[in-house]
Amino acid sequence: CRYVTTKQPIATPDTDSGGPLLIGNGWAYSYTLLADGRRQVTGFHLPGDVIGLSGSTAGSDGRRSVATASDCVVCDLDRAVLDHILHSNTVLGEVLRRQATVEAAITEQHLISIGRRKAESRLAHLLLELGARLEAVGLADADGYRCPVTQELIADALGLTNVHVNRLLRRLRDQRVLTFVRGFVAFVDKPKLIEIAEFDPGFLALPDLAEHRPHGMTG
Amino acid sequence: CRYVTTKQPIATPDTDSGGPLLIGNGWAYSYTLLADGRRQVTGFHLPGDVIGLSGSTAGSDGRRSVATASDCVVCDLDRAVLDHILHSNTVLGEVLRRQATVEAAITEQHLISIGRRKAESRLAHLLLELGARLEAVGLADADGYRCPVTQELIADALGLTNVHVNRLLRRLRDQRVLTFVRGFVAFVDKPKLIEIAEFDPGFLALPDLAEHRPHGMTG
DNA sequence: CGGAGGGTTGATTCCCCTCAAAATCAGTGG
DNA sequence: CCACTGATTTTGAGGGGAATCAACCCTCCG
Repeated sequence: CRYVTTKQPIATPDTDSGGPLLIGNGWAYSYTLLADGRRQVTGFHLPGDVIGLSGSTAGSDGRRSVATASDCVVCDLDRAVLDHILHSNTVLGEVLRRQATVEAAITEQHLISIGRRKAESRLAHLLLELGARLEAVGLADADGYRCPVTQELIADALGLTNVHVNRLLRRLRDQRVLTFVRGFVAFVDKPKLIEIAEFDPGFLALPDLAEHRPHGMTG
Repeated sequence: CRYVTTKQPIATPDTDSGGPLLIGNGWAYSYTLLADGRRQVTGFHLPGDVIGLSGSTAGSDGRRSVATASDCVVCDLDRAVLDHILHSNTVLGEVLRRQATVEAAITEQHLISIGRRKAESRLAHLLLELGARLEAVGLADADGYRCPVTQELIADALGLTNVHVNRLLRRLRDQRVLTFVRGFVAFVDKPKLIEIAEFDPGFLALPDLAEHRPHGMTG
């Protein structure tokens, strides 16, 4: 485990071993840079998340990087050990496999957001999603959460500019729906926000795994 | 195995068993509908692809559907058997695990495209990607391929409108870069197209898996 | 106090959407 | 073979959402 300060790279295509990482504390994010400097953030990593569950952390294209968005505790995991656990029939293996599926679900929703939702809806969706994920690990309540990311980072996740994100946040604030000040998200009118986001609160719940949930592991 | 004609659903949230499917022949695509009818195509499935490798074919949000884009041969697979193979140490298991990783890579590139690339670049990238995937299974050569999708389907994959896709195709045709007529893509100036797309031909190659291969291929 | 990173706001531009209508193509049946 | 139909492609005109460019203002911090 290492202690990494905010805004530091923790995995780059060049220096990276490509091994999986566990985020013990703090926020990180994955991104890839395009030739002209544009950046697409492909995902946020919250405490408890494992990066590089399948494949390299450097990403399949070998151009993905991971950096911290806040002070973080990061644990380097062993690929072989992780793979063994993933293939095992243990509770931990089950948890990790579920996490992999959830991650894919999040990425897919992310894709849908960017592709077909209006900017305001995308923003609302992202902030609700992060809140739901944090709630699941006890780091948020229903009213809000600490959110140590810059507006520019949000913009790069949503395929927007920081300027536009700023205007959208102001609009949401003016409409008494949400505030985002000094790294803290506060839901003012959550039903309205959910409506704006077209957010499905259950999309992280994994219905099919829930079915298998009763003690017996699938064989 | 079933024979399905074009433009038919093969998996919907309602009727679907959620089990994995193998595309034996033809093209299919996954999509989810938003409340107002907008559609986001999240991926194309080509011959040899397995849909729902991990998780349900209905998608984590339970609102994803799969439909055919051409006449198809579709095989319903057994989830338990598939899981067993995936966890096994067989060649088939290896192939399927690799396919899962490649699928994630494709989705991520898709996300990057929609988020940060211009419309023309997105279109070029998609058509190159499909070509590369088809080449890998011997269904395309370097000059072009049969592409049985409507411009509207492409638009829904790229987060654009069919009208705009049409204009982009015309522009690419006028620039002598690419033609797309009557379901056939023909590369006229592939280097130019790759440049427009900012396409990385190696992004489907899986560098970390390549390491395990006898003759080392550089990434 | 001064510098830096991030936030806020305004003016202007343009890429892509919306709406609308032809034109072309693919079937189908007479 | 040709009329008829629906789906897809093509083209046009106009509008709007987000980008771009460019300030200025915070707040933190050494």
